[in-house]
Amino acid sequence: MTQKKREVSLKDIADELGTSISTVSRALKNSTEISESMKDKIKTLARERNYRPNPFAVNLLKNSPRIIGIIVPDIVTHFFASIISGINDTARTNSYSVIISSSNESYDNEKRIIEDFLSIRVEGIIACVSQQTKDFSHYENLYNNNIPLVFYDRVFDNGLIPCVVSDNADSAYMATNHLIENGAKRIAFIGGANHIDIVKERKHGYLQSLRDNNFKIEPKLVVCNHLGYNEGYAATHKLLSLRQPPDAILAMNDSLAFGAMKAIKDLRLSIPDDVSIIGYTDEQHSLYVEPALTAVTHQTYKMGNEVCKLLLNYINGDRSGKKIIIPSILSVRDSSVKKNNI
Amino acid sequence: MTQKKREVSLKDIADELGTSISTVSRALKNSTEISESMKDKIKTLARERNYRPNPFAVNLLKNSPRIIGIIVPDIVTHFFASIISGINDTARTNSYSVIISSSNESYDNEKRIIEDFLSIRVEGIIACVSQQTKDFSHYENLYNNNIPLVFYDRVFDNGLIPCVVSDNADSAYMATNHLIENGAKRIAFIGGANHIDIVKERKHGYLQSLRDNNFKIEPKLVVCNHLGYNEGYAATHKLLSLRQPPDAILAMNDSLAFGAMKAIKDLRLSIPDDVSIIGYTDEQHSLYVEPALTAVTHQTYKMGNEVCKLLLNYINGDRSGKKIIIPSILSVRDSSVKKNNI
DNA sequence: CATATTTACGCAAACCTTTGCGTTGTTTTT
DNA sequence: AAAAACAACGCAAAGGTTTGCGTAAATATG
Repeated sequence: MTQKKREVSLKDIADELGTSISTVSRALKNSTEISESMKDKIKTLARERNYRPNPFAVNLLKNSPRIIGIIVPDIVTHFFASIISGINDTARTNSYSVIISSSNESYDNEKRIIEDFLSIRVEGIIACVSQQTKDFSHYENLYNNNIPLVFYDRVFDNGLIPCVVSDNADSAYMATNHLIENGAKRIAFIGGANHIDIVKERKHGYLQSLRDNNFKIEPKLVVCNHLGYNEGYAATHKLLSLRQPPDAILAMNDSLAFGAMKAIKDLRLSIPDDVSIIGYTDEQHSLYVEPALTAVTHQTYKMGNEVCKLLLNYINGDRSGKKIIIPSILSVRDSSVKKNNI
Repeated sequence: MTQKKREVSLKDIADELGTSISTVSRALKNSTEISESMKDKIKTLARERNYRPNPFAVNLLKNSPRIIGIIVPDIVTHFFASIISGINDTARTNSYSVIISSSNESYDNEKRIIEDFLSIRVEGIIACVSQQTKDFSHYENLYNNNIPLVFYDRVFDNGLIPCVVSDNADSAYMATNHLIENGAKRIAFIGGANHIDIVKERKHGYLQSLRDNNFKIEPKLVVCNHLGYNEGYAATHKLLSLRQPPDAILAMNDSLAFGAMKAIKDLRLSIPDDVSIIGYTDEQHSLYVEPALTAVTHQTYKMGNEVCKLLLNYINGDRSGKKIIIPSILSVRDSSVKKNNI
């Protein structure tokens, strides 16, 4: 194993120039206490020798490593990847580094990651709680120990911790309204497990729209099982074989929506004329299916920006526990606009 | 701004127990030089006080922070996200942390990231070169300064630096063979800019298959412009209006493939009977389009595992400059199997 | 010219941990 | 019983940086 060579230190430069460590340190910080000529000599030599301050020594002294930890349920999903990208960029512009760790939706991983982050001495943590976690004591500990902590998307909301969420109820309300405006008479909702907040909220928006438009609410049209392509297919199949089948579907997810579309097509029904459909997805693929899928898209990159700003504010002493709601956008495409709309 | 409270140190524990720092340090490391009773006292108090060794002090001494830096052209793309995920997991199992930074395909960012990584004192760097970079001196500097460096997917290959790549030529060869076996007579290739290695390699595999199968090579059937949905659409439109149009298309990219499918459908031709098609994509969406798209899928997660292992070996002194080729998999679906296959 | 001020630096402590070596007091060996 | 061995611990240096304070020489002030 080749020897790892020691990096050049202040002392090296001081020795070579026959001066002291403190003079070199101050010169590189452009202190007025050092003469211009000395500063020149020091700076040029430092550049030549490729001097970089040892971050461990600096952090040992200052204890502000400018690193933030991100907990993400899953790196691979576009939604999260895009949020990370947003966090990353605003962190960088504030000269913070980020360190990303995926819980893979596991509670145990989540706890381990927090331990790791504390060991690394991150300055703060940006988290999205895993689907599995029902106990929030690990997060409460962070809060009680005054470790800067903010949430995004899936939050532990005790009213004290800042967070960024999307307007789930509003977006579902908006989407349902859109379906109604475009001629839908019986609208189904396909969602995920009922205990998940997002599901609750979106269902709430959906129901509210029905009420506001004087539609009858029919429990049979609300299917909440699991998020996934196959579930979407199965649910839709079942819905469309009801005595009074829906003529529109609001799917809480892209895989659900694509599964639903497949089921509709397999039943030889047309989209959107027989059944219109709206999904939730940020990915381009809603453009590639046929017909192009109308979808609620999230401003994920912006969510990343905002949640990072929240953390930086928190680090700088803002304990207001702000909650930021990022509005979604309804991207209307072909799948929701009935041509025979009266 | 609330005061950041100092973390508990060895000295705190030593003082509280009326012993010395070195005893505490050794006790926590389970040294045999410390009596069992003392070890017990120290360990329990340390646990109580939530003691964590200060990583900066440790690194200052040991100079091995166990952090590796990843340079990625783009976090949001599934391909890279999945590779990152693979890197992340093997890094973690070897108790390394990773820090990810996106170049956004920019040469300047790439150089800046390397500077940042060096400032943070990462132990090594895993990189995928941005599309923009044509000058590799920043990477050569790393190599010359003996900073552990490995590449994945898009590599700077001087034969000395370890890297992990996919078998581009082979996969294209395999895909083309598959099209031929399934009745294609005239196969087109749609790729990206010619100067990109991946394009060259895949085109090479495509051509090799044609030669090996005694097909005539027709330059008109090879379109290499830019990677993108619209380009795929336009190229296909043009190809299919040739006097002798292709009856099969190998598209180098998922967006290209989806664009091509749209063009085929818009021309009222059937997939795969009139025109069969194969794309390159790892995402589930190839299942959601109609017909389901046959595609070359990469073992991205595995690529991440392998490239991380290469770096760890490098860090541990293996300077063999190994090159690992990860085989792709042809996922045969509906779009490539002609029913009227003779 | 003598005193006061400024300029330009150096000294040393502090941040926290690891570890070689020295120092006790106790136990084993001959 | 004296010498040797050992067990259990403490001292202090090292790692690189920052910064308050001290100090010498140079300059300004009266």
